[in-house]
Amino acid sequence: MLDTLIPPKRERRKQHRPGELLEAALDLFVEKGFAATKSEEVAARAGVSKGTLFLYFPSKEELFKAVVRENVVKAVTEGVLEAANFKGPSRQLLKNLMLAWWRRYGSTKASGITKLIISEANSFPELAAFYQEEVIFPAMKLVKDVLERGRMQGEFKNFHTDHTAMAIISPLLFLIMSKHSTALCHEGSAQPNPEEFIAQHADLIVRGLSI
Amino acid sequence: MLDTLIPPKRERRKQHRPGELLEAALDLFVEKGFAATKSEEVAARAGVSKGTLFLYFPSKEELFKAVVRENVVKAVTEGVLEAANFKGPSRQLLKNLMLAWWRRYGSTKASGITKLIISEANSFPELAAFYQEEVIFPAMKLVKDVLERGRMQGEFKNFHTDHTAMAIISPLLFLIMSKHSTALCHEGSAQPNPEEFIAQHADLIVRGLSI
Amino acid sequence: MLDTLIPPKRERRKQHRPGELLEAALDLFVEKGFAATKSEEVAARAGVSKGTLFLYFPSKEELFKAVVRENVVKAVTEGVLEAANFKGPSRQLLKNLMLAWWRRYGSTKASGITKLIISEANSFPELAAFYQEEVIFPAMKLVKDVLERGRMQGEFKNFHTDHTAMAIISPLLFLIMSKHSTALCHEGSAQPNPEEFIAQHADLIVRGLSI
Amino acid sequence: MLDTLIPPKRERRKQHRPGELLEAALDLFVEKGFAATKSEEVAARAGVSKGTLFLYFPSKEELFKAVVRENVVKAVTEGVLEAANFKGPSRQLLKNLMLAWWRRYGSTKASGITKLIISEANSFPELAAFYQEEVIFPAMKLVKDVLERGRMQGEFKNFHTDHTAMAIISPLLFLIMSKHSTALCHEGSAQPNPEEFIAQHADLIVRGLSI
DNA sequence: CATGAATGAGTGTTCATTCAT
DNA sequence: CATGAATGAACACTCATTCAT
Repeated sequence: MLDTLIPPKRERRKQHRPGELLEAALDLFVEKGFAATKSEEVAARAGVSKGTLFLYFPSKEELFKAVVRENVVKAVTEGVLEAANFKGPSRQLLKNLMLAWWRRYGSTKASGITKLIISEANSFPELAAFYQEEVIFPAMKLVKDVLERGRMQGEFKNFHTDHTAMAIISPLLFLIMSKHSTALCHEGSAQPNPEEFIAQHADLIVRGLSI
Repeated sequence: MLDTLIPPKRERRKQHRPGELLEAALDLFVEKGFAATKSEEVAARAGVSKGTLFLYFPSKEELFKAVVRENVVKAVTEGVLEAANFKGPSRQLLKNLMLAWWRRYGSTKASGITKLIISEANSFPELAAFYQEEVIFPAMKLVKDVLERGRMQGEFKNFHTDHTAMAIISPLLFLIMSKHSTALCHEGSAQPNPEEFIAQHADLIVRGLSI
Repeated sequence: MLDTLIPPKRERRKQHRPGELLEAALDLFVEKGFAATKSEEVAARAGVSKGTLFLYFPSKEELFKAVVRENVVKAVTEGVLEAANFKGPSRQLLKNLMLAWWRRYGSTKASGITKLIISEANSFPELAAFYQEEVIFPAMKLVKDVLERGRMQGEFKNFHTDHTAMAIISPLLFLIMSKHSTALCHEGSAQPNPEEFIAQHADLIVRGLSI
Repeated sequence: MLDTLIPPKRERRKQHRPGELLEAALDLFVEKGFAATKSEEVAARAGVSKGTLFLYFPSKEELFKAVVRENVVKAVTEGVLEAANFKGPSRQLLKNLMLAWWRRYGSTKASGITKLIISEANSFPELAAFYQEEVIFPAMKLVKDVLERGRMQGEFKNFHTDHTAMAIISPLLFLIMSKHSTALCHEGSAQPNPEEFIAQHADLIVRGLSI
């Protein structure tokens, strides 16, 4: 019977614990920030006691890093891989990448991490350093590589790589901040469709790079 | 009477207390964040005792709100209004506006308020609403007006006003966030010169809008 | 009236706080050991709240060090000074010193600190190091100086300074351990009179050093 | 039957469990003290799981008591009895006894028990009583018997038996405490050789007793 | 009004102990 | 019997807030 295949309860739970805790932590960190999230709350939301949390993650900071690895680092790595396998014009690759980034990361709950980091970096320097190393640098490199690819193929010209990379990334961050900060969210006015905004922005950039 | 013109030192000080506290609080909130700033520090920097702080502001949260309100109003009334009397090509106006914004606001301590707001908005919904009303909307309107001016004069074409306005504003916000968040500060790579970055970005946008 | 001379209540209490806390801490550390003494208990015994303790001492370890300085270091320093001013035969000085040590330190509650240190040194290396530096080394030096003084004057001969110093000190420590450890306390048998024991021991040593 | 003589491995292990746990606990208690020793560590060193420890000992405190009882009894029955059959001068017997005590007990891991007892006696009054009865009294009696033997034979004169016995024992305890307590360990100065120290001390005592 | 001594609820983390498997 | 996942009480230390002076 199928019953036979189901492992004993304890064992099954044990394997799911880290995932459950990570999910609870993601929710709460995004919702309330790092400092304001109490470890006991995380445990409670995952349905376990405070002690259990520390059985799986040695500290609140390590829990946070695990959340980042699970949700953000993964997204970057996926992007990098996808880019490496792309055949076609760089302007297409750039646009694809920007839209894929939104679909895969920006539009999800996980993008709240980015807002969190920007907000609390000064209070938690170690977390900030970790995030730079694992997320910011790889992401910037990805964008710059695409720009160089375009330059090599004669598609992109007359641009400053670092500045242009920032010009490409900044609206994406802006979208995230909008999404997660009530202050920037245009509740009254028509909230722009993010994918459309990204597409337009990509076009604007590409047009600018082509002359 | 002389009494009225030259109040005794203590009296004058007393009237300045709230302002001094607000200034000290701004510095510290910007530097360390809301949670990490201790009320005693604020009092000390303002040269008064802990108790006095609570004499003027009933709680740390209220102090925070006062800091935001005090500085936001200033920034807006000064900045946005000044900008609208320009004669000449819209592409020049746009560039001027962006650079002036940086010089007058982005590069000053006051820009820390923007970071504060964005970081803490979720914990203080009233602040978020206030900020939108007083800052976001007027600023967006200004940018959109310039874009429309350019369209009328045949300088700018083929663009979506809202999206382009966001594309213009987002790198400026990005610069602010960079300035105030360790996480985005490119310690390893060459930290880009903000004015150069803005100029390049303005050019990129203008080029994109001209075809 | 005298009333006029009495300073305001708060002020007077503030000046007495450290002393009250130090006394409470001494009691509890001696009674229960360092690890087993909770900071809240110390505060409670001194009649203040937990927070107040940390207003005067930055940590439990610093509180302990202050207790040592107040109670033990003082005793050593007094001994050193007294020794320096002594005129007379070294055998008399040695005996005086040992008896004075008992009267001034060994017989008091403060001697419990010595037992505490010996017991918990391994768990709190920093405290152990502090105690060695501030107490053990100076005390050993004092004893060795007296032995050398005796050798110079031809009173003491044929001895190994380090070993003899230890032979002199060890029974004093033994008395302390007896006093503070139920295990060594001869409840059934006649508990020997410490001063007599020290006198006899001093004689034994002096006799041994004279041939 | 063979079954009785060679029990299956598991069975044999099971019977040895308490002993293995006791040994592991001894090591760790001596090394790190009672409070600082985690029960999981004890179990791990004994090669069993945390749960198993509590199967054999209902609590950490009971484990501690068992460790003390197990080891103290051994040390006494072996040591004290062996010592009484000496022929020759009492001063030789005394010296022999002291050195033998060091070789057989003081220098071994087991001496850590003495330190344990003295350190924790106040928290475990029953243990203190037990230790006095089984160790302190017999040991004191042995020493006093030797002193009386010396007095009878005209070797030792002019001494107070109880006090002298304590003077003899205290440096031995001092050595143990030195060995097991960082606080008394003279890291800076030359750490004295224990056997030499004991020999010197014995000589000092004997010299003192002979005049 | 201003002070700063005093408070005590709150937080991350540890670890002896339990109990379902 | 043995396991080890789970528990939750405990503890040092912080800091916004109060209030006697």
